[in-house]
Amino acid sequence: MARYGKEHKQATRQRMIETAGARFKQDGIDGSGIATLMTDAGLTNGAFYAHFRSKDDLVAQVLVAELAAQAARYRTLAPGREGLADLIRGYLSPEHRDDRRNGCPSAALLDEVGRCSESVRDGYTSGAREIVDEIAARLEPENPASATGRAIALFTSLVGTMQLARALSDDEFSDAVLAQGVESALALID
Amino acid sequence: MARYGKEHKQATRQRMIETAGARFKQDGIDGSGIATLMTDAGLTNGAFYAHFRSKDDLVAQVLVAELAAQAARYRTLAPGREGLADLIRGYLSPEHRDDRRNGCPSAALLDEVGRCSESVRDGYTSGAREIVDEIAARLEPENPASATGRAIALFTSLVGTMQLARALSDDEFSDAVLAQGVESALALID
DNA sequence: TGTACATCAGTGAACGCGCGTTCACTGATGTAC
DNA sequence: TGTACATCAGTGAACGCGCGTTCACTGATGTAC
Repeated sequence: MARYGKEHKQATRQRMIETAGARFKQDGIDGSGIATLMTDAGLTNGAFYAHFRSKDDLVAQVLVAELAAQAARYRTLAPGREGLADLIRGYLSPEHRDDRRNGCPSAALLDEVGRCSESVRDGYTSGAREIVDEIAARLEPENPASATGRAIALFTSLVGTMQLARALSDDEFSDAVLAQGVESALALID
Repeated sequence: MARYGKEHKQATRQRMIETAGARFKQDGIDGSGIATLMTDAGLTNGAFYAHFRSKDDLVAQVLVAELAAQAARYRTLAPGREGLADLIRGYLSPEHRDDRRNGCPSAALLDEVGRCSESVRDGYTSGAREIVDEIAARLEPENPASATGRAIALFTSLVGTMQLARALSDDEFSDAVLAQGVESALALID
């Protein structure tokens, strides 16, 4: 199309990563084709390989970006226990359940990530470590290392609860799972 | 091929459901094609539609069968707390993590189930209810209804923990997640 | 008892389609003269 | 200042392939005579 400034291609790449993140979370990784991903970003399929080596490469970059965004969100919460309580209530809300596109990448994709290539899982792993550390620092600001175990327990509870709530076709049951999840998760941070 | 007794077709159908369960858990639902599923069952692709209306139909039946098998496994554990403790240790073991084919369908497929058709999710929902009830009955044999919330919390913790352990490419981190999961889950049944 | 026929589980080729990937090309812009 | 050219992000058609699904056919067996 054009010869743009050097920041233009970077911006396009960034946009592709963001729209692909939303699409993957909505339709799954296997469920999202290159043509759809490019249309989402306002481009045509051919441009894809000017930005990424392969779909696998994109997946890895998307997961890194998504987990970093998640970690950043945790970082901006109110300090201490109240911040975590807010996080829990927001995470296990019907709004989050019904809006995968803007939600937690782990809740949307974790079992699929487990079947991905080593490089994708490498990206996920470092992002997950960051999130766990972020939670641990809120549980025990003086000694985050000792809180890592509890942070892992909280994180896995949130993810498992949201996935179950999304899988259930009975709204009442799904709501009950979320409510129970909030109760159990709040108990984990005391 | 042949004209067989009336139980023959039923047996083939049963075999298809079992081998498809293992394949789905290993490669995902989207990741498993009809041709592969039929080869797994020792047949050719064309025979599929003599047994199931569509792939979606098979998926629903597989999930019902997988969750029923899971519930049956829970039912045969030693009674009381010790049975649940055994379940937890077996579930969150490296062996289970490394053997998706024979493992828990929820750990392998839960987020994908959330993106499936209503009829698939209906099948999953009734199976999940059965499993939760089974766990609740072991938590409080005198009054299972009051234990439903704790049963849900235990179930979602197990599933979330196993999915995270499988997604992590760092073996040490993955082992630590499992060990922490056992500790947290055991605390849930006291 | 021996033979002809009806049954029907399973075969295998084909359908249109979307997948991930490649590539020759376009055309708006920045730069050189 | 005006014009010719080089750049390169993006286009769009095409590649072989596997997908879910359909269908005319096969052939071993149970049944009828």
